[in-house]
Amino acid sequence: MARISNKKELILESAYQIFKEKGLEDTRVSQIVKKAGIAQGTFYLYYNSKMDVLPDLAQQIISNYTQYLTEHGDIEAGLDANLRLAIDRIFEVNQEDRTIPSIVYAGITRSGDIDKWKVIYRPLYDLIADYLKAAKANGEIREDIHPDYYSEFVISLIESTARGLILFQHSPEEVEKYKEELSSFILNAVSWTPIKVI
Amino acid sequence: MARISNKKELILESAYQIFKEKGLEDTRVSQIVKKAGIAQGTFYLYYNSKMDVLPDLAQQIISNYTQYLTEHGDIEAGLDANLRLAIDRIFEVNQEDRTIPSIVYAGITRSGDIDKWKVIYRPLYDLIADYLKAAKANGEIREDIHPDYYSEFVISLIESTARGLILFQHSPEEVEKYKEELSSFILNAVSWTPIKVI
Amino acid sequence: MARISNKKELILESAYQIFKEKGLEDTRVSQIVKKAGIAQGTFYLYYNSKMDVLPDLAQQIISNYTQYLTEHGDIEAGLDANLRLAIDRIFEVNQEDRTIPSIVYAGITRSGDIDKWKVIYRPLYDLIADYLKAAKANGEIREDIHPDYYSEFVISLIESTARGLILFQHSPEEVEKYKEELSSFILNAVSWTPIKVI
Amino acid sequence: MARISNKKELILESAYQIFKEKGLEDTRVSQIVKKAGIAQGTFYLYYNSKMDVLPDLAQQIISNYTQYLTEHGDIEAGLDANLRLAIDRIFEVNQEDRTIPSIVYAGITRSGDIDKWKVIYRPLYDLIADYLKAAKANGEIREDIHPDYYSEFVISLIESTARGLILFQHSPEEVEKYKEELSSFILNAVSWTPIKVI
DNA sequence: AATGAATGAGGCTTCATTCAT
DNA sequence: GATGAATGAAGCCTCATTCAT
Repeated sequence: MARISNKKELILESAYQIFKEKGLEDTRVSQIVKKAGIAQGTFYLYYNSKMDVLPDLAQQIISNYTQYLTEHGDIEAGLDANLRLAIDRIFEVNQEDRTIPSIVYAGITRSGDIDKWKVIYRPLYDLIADYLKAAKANGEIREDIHPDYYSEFVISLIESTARGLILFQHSPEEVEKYKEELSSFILNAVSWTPIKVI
Repeated sequence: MARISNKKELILESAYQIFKEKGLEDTRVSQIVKKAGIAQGTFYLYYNSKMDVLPDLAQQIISNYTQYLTEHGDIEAGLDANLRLAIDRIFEVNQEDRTIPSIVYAGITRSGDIDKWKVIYRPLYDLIADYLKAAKANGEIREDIHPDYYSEFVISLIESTARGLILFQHSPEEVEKYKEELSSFILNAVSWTPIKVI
Repeated sequence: MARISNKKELILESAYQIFKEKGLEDTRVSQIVKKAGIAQGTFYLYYNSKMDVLPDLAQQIISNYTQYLTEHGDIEAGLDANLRLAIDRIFEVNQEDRTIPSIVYAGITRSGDIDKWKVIYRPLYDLIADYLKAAKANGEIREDIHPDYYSEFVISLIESTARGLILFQHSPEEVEKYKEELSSFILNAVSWTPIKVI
Repeated sequence: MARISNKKELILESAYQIFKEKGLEDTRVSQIVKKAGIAQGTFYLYYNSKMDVLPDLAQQIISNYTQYLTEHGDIEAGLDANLRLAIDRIFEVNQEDRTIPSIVYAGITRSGDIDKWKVIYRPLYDLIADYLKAAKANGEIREDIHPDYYSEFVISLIESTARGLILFQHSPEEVEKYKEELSSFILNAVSWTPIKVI
């Protein structure tokens, strides 16, 4: 049973490597299959085009965020700690591979099934929403915020800021500063009272 | 004076139309030149590929935001009014043309000259920063916020939220709701005290 | 075994026909594949451009000289007879197809691998050198000539003279006269005593 | 009057530089005019195509040989000295610029007017023929040789050997050896008695 | 004579996709 | 399922050439 998706795993893995190396546009199916060590035709047994693997790849990336935060986060630790964990992780992943924003962006854009995307992001949104709800419950943040909306804003903001920093090639010091400011921006958006930037 | 890049203007205009109509990938240089009424070779006098016009197009889009807000905004009207104006405008433009996020995104990503991008976004960031500074000055918002960082967050957040709504095809009512929430999110991030969502 | 490069053979054969018919510059890959009855893309599976087939074609031509002389020549018949056979053959082949000099010339020039060319001409040079050595052995020619150098001169001279005659469009009578003179020139270059031109 | 051909000279000079640098095929008219500092259209005032300048260029090259030998040669010095001068010069020129054979070859091949070529080479052939005639007159060489044919063989042989050495990238020592052997080959072809290779 | 922006035909080449093995 | 040689549609882009100034 696990064997069935063996080739698909190979394709996914290889495609990711090539995308990372060459970029989305300059990646060829021939390169992917070469790296995967499979025949050209085999690729089409699993995907209809190179762009067709993007949704799967993006799903992995988003799922990894959720998984990481679930494993390393602690709802008891407070919103600020969990938020900082999310920021650190998303920045880190984006920093490590500059094509991730494109993969996720193109993945969403091209996916025929938009609902699929809601599903992909849902767990991550829910996780953030849970943080917000917990924070609400223990009075850490305001009662009138709407976790379902705010969680989307939080993720969007972290992702787009991380992407921008990479595009504009900021120094590590600047990146740290951005993380601080971003963290304070978000916390202030939800807090009872202003949070002072350290 | 305008005559100098007469042909370039034509290309830019036509390219935008086709991109809007067909999308980035499905646009052909042949379609652009046909619409522009120029020869195929002429295109390559000004751009190296269809993707090469994206940076110029994106510049126009971002500049238009700045121009619109400068013309219609009123620094005296208060942060909330100006912020709402920015949200409305960016949402409106994105709603009207779903390829705008892709154009801007691909435009930035592909531009060899990253500094150029900072320059393009700078006026818009500065404008938002001015709003924040004015609001700070008249006590509308907290004193400890950093307009230079926050202005970037505000723009990023509005743009990415607008894009997301389009991708996920929300209803007009939902869009309005998102605008409300987004507005409150941002205002809360900068205010002395929580702003109640109406 | 021959099946392996079945398509390659086809391309080679067709390319030669078209080159002969249209000339090097006016040959189109589309014409070659049409004649070969294969798809345009198939051509690029074996060669990178139409000029890329020239080395292979030139190799065939040179090899054919060697093969012809090996089959029809007779080392016992004396240097003059074998020399005359070479002259006749090279002139004949060049006369029959005027693009041969260009194919060979361009083929050598374009071949990235120069050593390959030494290998291609080697058998022909060796054959001529063998004639010279045999002639030396039986006292037909001088003892101090160096077959390895002279064999190259002989081939070069025959080829360039044949080419020149074609370019300058001499009459059949003139061609015969040139052959006589060329033969005497070469024989005199190696003989003990002057050979009288008949 | 000299002014008239000012632009033509520029084109010729620039074309030669680009041909030398890029090779025949990869030379563009645009590159030539750029180097010449003239407008694209001006080129076509003097030549119909880039290949159209080859005959003029080749003429210069061949004329230079004649001129050089006329200036530096001395008919009194004996055939061997003058022959050696010709060999040295032709080898030197070819060594210095590897595209010369191609220019001359393509120049001849493409020239619509073949007779023009005979005219171009004529002075050089005549010069060599004069050497041969003088050598015949003073008994240095045999009486039965035909200077008109032999002079062509001599030039052809030197040119093709020089070209071959360049193509096959021989070492300077090997080149010298070839020159020795070539000289002896030619001299033997015309002498009363064998010439010993030094 | 000189210019050089504009032209546009058409060859080149790619590369996703197929399908017989 | 796997293969990979073959396909061929189709778009890119060049670059010689023109011509109004």
